[in-house]
Amino acid sequence: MDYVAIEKKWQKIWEDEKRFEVKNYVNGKENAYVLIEFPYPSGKGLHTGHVRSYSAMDAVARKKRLQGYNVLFPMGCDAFGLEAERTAIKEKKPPQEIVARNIATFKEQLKCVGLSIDWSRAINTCDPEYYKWTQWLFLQFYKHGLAEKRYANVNWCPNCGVLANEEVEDGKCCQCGSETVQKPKAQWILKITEYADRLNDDLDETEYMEHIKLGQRHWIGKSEGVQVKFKLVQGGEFEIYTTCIETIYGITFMVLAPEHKLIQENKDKIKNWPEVEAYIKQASKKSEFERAELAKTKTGCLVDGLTCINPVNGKEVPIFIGDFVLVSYGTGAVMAVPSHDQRDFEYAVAHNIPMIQVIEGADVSEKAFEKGDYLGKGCKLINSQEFTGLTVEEAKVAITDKLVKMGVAKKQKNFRMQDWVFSRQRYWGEPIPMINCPKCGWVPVPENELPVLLPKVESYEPTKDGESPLSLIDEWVNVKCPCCGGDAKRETDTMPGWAGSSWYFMRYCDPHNDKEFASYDALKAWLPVGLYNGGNEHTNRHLLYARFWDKFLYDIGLSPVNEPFKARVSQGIVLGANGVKMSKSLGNVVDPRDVIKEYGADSLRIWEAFMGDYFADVNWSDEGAKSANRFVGRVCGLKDMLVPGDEVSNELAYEVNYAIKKVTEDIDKIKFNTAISQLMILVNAMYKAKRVNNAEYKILLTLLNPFAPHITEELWTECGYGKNFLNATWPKYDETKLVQNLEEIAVKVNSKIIASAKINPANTQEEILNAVKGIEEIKAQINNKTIVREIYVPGRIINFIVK
RNA sequence: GCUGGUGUGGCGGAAUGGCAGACGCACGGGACUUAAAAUCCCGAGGUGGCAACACCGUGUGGGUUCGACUCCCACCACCAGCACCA
Repeated sequence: MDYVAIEKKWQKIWEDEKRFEVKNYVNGKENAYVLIEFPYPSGKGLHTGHVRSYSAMDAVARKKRLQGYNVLFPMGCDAFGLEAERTAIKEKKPPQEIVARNIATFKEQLKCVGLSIDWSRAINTCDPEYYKWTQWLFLQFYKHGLAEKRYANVNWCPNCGVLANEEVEDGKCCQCGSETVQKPKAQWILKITEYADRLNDDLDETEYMEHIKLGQRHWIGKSEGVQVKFKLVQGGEFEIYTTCIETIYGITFMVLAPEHKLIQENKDKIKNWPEVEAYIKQASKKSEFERAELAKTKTGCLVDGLTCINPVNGKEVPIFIGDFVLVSYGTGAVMAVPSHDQRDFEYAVAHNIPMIQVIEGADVSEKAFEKGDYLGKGCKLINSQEFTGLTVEEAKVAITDKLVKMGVAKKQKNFRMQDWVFSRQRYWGEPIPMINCPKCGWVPVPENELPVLLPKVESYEPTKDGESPLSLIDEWVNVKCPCCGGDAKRETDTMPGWAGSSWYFMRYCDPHNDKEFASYDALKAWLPVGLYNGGNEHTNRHLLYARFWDKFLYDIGLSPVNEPFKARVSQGIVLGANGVKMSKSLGNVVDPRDVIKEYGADSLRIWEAFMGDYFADVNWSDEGAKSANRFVGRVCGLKDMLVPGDEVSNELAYEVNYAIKKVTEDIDKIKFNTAISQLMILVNAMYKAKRVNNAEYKILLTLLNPFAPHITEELWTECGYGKNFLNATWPKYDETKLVQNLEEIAVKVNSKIIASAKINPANTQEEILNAVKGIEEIKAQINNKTIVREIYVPGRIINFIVK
């Protein structure tokens, strides 16, 4: 059979009939939104790994349609980004051209897989019709005070310019591998930290896979503690942040970040200023990465001349600086309790500072007894005045109360996550729609002038001083201020790659709207996304950003939901046959088109569903596609064994009903491998029966349709069951048929399997056990012995314990 | 270092605490064929045995249980993420 021709035929019919185009409202139908992350159309094209997750979500979408849902299953392109820009620089062609070329390949690849995508809703983030609204959304952030231009230390890559924290790995640029350095620069930032608490807590409302929630929580890094004021003996005060207030009597010194402003303010009081200054200078030369890398030795120095008072006991405490304290987190200052914090312990050892143990339960001469070890174990305080004898948990509350009453402390939440640096000095991104006027300051581009189009440029490289190439186009940069009409300049920074993907799932709901980014009614029809599938690499950042944008839009009344995604899952990676990630340079990339040419898309899809647990990594194998092809052939072969019959026969009742149950549940649980396996079992049973009737065949084809949509529709029409598979209905199983008349059960004596018995599960336990005791092998084992216990677990096991 | 995940035949992988290895690949045997391919049927964890059968088997060592791949404790190996977050 020429599968490829059949598949082409159906793909054309689906396209001509606009089968999978969906309206926002269909009378009497419930809506379901199935979303898979849109691809970045790189020059590499798609490989079989993409096909696995696309066809998996396609299966979910197709099944939902057959179950009577109105299903939105869209696709698009995340087209801005560094890769296209680099190719543009290399090939000296506009990135628009590169992207158009890549999208064409990508569409061709996707189409031959036979996905039930509504292509009329396709979007592309670099299309001005789309990025007009990305710019508009930025302006809403600005108008609500959530976007501002601020000097900040940024990661600077000599090749790629400014990088987000996320783009730096091990002190190196994640794109080009160059060493990065810290550089201060005025940057547009989005104040995502204002949403940190909700981004953390609202995860409880979602049904994300547990590891994804953990990833989000870790990235946000919420901690709850106490912020305490310490008075300087020399006048003035500073604050520290701690999550271990119970150890406050164990303070033997304080550590400030080298950049802490208290140091500069008290320069004249510091007796060893040259030493302190030298240390600050040395620390500032290190990148964040180097500071982290030198974790083993805790460097720093005493700030001679400054001391402070511990508010709980009035003790005078020395002050140090050390670069293990980060100025960007908490208050940039810590109370050091070497007995109960390993970093403080190491610092104290290195600088000969005494220690005071305040929690009993471990020896602190070699290493600190830390919160991870003492919390929740009922450990008690020592050396802590009136708090001595309280448990750690009691002391946390009591000490906080005391400090709050004294007016020197407050409870405080802190987050590891920092504000989102939203500027890039690159060409290939959405221009940030702002104008800088010498008189009026930053002025937004009027909304009716959007989009701010990317102008054509000669060269796409950033300038030598690290500005966007847009800054070189005078006629683009120089504009009149929308406010006062005077001479002004456009912002030349562009947005990061994450911008367009932060709201694309909303645009799908209303992709051609030229009045709004998406109408509230359209969003209300589809959101929240029922199932969102994407790669593990986007679990932290993209997901966080998209949730942030949605929460903001929810707050200003433009989104109907506080959480945009109900469930989120991440597929495993399809590795090359050699067990390593597919990459062009290793030559282990498999182009789905090659597999489809040989075996057809249905076989590829079945094999990718069957090859293993969807959430675990798997190695690609060509052999598997062949075996799936064999299975498709067997399904086709059944057509020759067709006999009349409008009802499922008794002979196949159990297999058919069990398959319905199993496949339905497995697709819901995204256990495609066992769903396919059950279909194979059903087909095997039909072959064993040497016949199959129409009712049974219809059920088989329907259950298989989500995975193999072409061949099932072909057989469906050939058998005269209908002309459009969308008119089929997903079968329901008959619970009564799942009970077999006689069932095999293992019989054990003293937990050892002795026999396998056929029993009638409808009988009473006593009848069954008596019948089983009559079996020869069992008789031999229990004769002349006393049965001390009889265990019967219906459907599972019988076990006699004898003495 | 911390967090999370994984560990089952030659291979990919199944198993609400209940006959471990479903289903498939590769393999062996048979049918069909002049022959091969394709297809269909049968077999198969390991060791020993002609065989019936016996013993051993889910990373390692303990534990709970009538019964453990599954639950608990300790450990090993590999993979991924985070890495001074006070």
